[in-house]
Amino acid sequence: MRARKDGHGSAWLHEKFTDGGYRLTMPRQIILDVISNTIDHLSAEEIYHKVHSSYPSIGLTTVYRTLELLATLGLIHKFDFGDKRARYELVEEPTSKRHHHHLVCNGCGRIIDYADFIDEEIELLKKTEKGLSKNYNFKITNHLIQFYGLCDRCQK
Amino acid sequence: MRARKDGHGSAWLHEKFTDGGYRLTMPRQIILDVISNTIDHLSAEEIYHKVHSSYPSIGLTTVYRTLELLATLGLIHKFDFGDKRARYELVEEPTSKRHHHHLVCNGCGRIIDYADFIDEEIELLKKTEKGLSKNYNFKITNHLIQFYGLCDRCQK
DNA sequence: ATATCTGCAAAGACTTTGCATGAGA
DNA sequence: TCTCATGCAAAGTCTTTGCAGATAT
Repeated sequence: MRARKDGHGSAWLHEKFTDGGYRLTMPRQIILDVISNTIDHLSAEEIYHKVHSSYPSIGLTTVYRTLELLATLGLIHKFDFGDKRARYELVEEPTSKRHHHHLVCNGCGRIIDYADFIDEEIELLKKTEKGLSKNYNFKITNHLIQFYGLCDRCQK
Repeated sequence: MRARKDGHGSAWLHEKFTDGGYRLTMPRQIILDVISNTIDHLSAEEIYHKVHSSYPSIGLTTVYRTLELLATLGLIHKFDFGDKRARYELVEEPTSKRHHHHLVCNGCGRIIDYADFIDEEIELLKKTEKGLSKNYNFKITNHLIQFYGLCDRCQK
């Protein structure tokens, strides 16, 4: 297993699991590791294939169950980009990844992370969230912002 | 069939279809009518049930096929609110509905349309779209903004 | 007349569940 | 040991497709 790119030790990770009564098993470590070490937004099946090539004993069911758990623990985010399957990415860490949103290409399905203009965006978002919470008595826990269109390659 | 709430005549609608080589059939009119006359964001099955109660001869397959067509024609929008099924709403018209985004309740699945702060939001959006188009050579055609959380009822 | 549309049944794609076995604390 | 985790196969849910009959222009 390769080292994770973020700044946490494995003790921290272990606690994350045990605190909830869960176990940090080998399959779970490996699956989390695959997600940690890719830039792409992998689907369950893609994760399964990557995992399976090195550890053929790990099944697709375990991948699905682990992804659900990791999302519950707040370690990964689950996204829907309109291609009929869920896709996952590591939750941003101060030390690794910056808060970002996504550009989704309707041509090839490519997903581009962007953090441009993110400061203004966050400021407006904060303001909007506060206003909406008040106007609708709605407790906002998170948001989703995506732009759809055609990437450079698909415009031709 | 009840009258549509927007400001278009049926001639306009008829053209919308025939221009693309499609026919404005009775099932299609009825399905569009159901979507036009509800505030909710209905799923295919919900639309089917509403349609089916008055017109039992119309099947679920036709509903799915019609929804796809209506989306292609730009008459409706297809959304994913995270509850595993597509949901649809009439495209906003100057005369009927204002541009808006959605608040999604993780408790009961309720969806609230909001247009608060929408002017500032649109301004930033426009700016962001322009910047992203330039920085990534990405042609943006539309965007998705949703807030998730708990509605007033579900906070208890 | 002829191309489009429709309903039914069947298939498809992704995800979840039941159950017996296996592994971690 | 005893609970939690895993793999396999089967089931579930939403959506799409094949095909023969029906409909619109």
